[in-house]
Amino acid sequence: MIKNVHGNTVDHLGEAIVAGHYPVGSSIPPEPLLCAELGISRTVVREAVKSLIAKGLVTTGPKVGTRVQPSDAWNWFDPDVIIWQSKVGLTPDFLRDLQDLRRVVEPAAVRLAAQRATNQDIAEIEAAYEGMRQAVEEGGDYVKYDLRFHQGLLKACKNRMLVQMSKALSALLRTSFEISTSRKDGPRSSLPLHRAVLDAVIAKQPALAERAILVLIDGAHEDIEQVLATRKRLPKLNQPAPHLRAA
Amino acid sequence: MIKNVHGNTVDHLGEAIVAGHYPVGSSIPPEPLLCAELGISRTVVREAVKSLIAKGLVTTGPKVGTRVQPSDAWNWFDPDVIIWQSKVGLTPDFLRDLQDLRRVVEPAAVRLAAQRATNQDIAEIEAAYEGMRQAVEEGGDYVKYDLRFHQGLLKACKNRMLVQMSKALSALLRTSFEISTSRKDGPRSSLPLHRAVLDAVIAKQPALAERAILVLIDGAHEDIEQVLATRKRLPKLNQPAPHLRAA
DNA sequence: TAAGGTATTATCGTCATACCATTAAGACAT
DNA sequence: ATGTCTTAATGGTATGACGATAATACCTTA
Repeated sequence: MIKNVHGNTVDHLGEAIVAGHYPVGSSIPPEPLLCAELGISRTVVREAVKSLIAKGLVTTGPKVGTRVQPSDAWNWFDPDVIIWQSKVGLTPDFLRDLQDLRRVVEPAAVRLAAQRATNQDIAEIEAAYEGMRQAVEEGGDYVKYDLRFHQGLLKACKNRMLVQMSKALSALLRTSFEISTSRKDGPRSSLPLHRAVLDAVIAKQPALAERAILVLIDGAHEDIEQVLATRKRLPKLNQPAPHLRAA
Repeated sequence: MIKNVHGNTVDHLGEAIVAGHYPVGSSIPPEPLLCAELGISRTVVREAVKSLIAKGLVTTGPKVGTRVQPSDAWNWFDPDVIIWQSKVGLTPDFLRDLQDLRRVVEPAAVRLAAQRATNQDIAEIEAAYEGMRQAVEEGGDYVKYDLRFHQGLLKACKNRMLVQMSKALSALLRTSFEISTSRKDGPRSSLPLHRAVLDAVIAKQPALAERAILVLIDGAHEDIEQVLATRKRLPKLNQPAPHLRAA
């Protein structure tokens, strides 16, 4: 897990900010303090901060320090930001935003996919579907192939921006899939729904494909709503090990 | 125009990369060279490169140098990346991607807006509309208020990710608006269409709002297609033909 | 000659230090 | 009470050194 000082520092600070350890609008510890606390040089701190600026998490200025930006200034499609938010805990707000996004993007995306998918694309999605089927019948990592299935659809749109969204969505999808997988017969019952989507794409029938995926999405939506109603905050992953290099 | 060394350097390098001056997959000049060429210290170069890494444009490693990533690894929703691409020239591919995005996002977004817009949101959109009306009747910056109108709609969704997309879309919208504005009576004829959207949002009629904005979008789509058909690459800028990805 | 291991080297990664530039805040004078 | 000035804190820039790493060249050996 040890990569390099810079990467660790960016992750450390980014995660802390996303977690809300530093109040929005106020400053994080000044450079010398961070150097001391993390046991790193100022160079590293400054380069890490530059990365955070590039992701929209903070702004800097002489005398004002490094200030945390409000969350709607963050680059929410940045993979790192998504990961940090996921690690910190999928708040209801965040899940709702992502669920909105999914309802907005996926139907339109499969419509495009049904028009533009190449044989190559379809082969990949078909392979993912096969993985799902096998997972249901013989056991295996269902979620993994489910993710691959949906990302294959986004990729088939031939649109770089939609592809990027698929990366952002994957955080939601993973959670969503894990929830529905945990329900009895979740995978077995959703398998034919996936088949319907894929068939519609192969047949190049956009409207049909859109209707088919809406069924899938709404099913997932219900599952998530149900879970949100019970527990207020979802997963809580490992707490960041003190950032220092062990050796 | 002169802000600070860091910002200028990031812009310079980012724009050059987006413009295709450095072939994808190979390295940009090593740090010492950049220092000499740009007349800056290594500190600045390194911090600028860190920013580019954060935006997904490059990767680095000892001995391998700073390599340009393929364009589908870039953070296409990063405001800077969008700006650089816009400055470098709106390629047909880029415009098509954005146009796709607009068709995907805006209809769904106004649907959400019709459900969630607060009085505050509506007041802002109304103000933007008023600006457009005034621009038509008494002269003024029509495009400016047109942009504000559409961004107000996105903002009313109360979704951070959709808001961020509005920033990305603004590059397309500006171009699109400028095109239709240049057409005879463009603004005057599109004004009632905007009114229809706004009315539907105020009346909280999602389906109606969606249909209304589709009319707007498709009109813009035709305008853009027409322009794309005549000139193959939109605005000016430096000559080097990026090893195209023609469709 | 061919294969494989070793030495070289180019390049980024990290650290340390110094000085400059900018700005917010408080002191001071009006 | 207001406006101006001083100043201290903080980020911005520059320089130099050394470490780490991976591509390349080279040299040994079969």
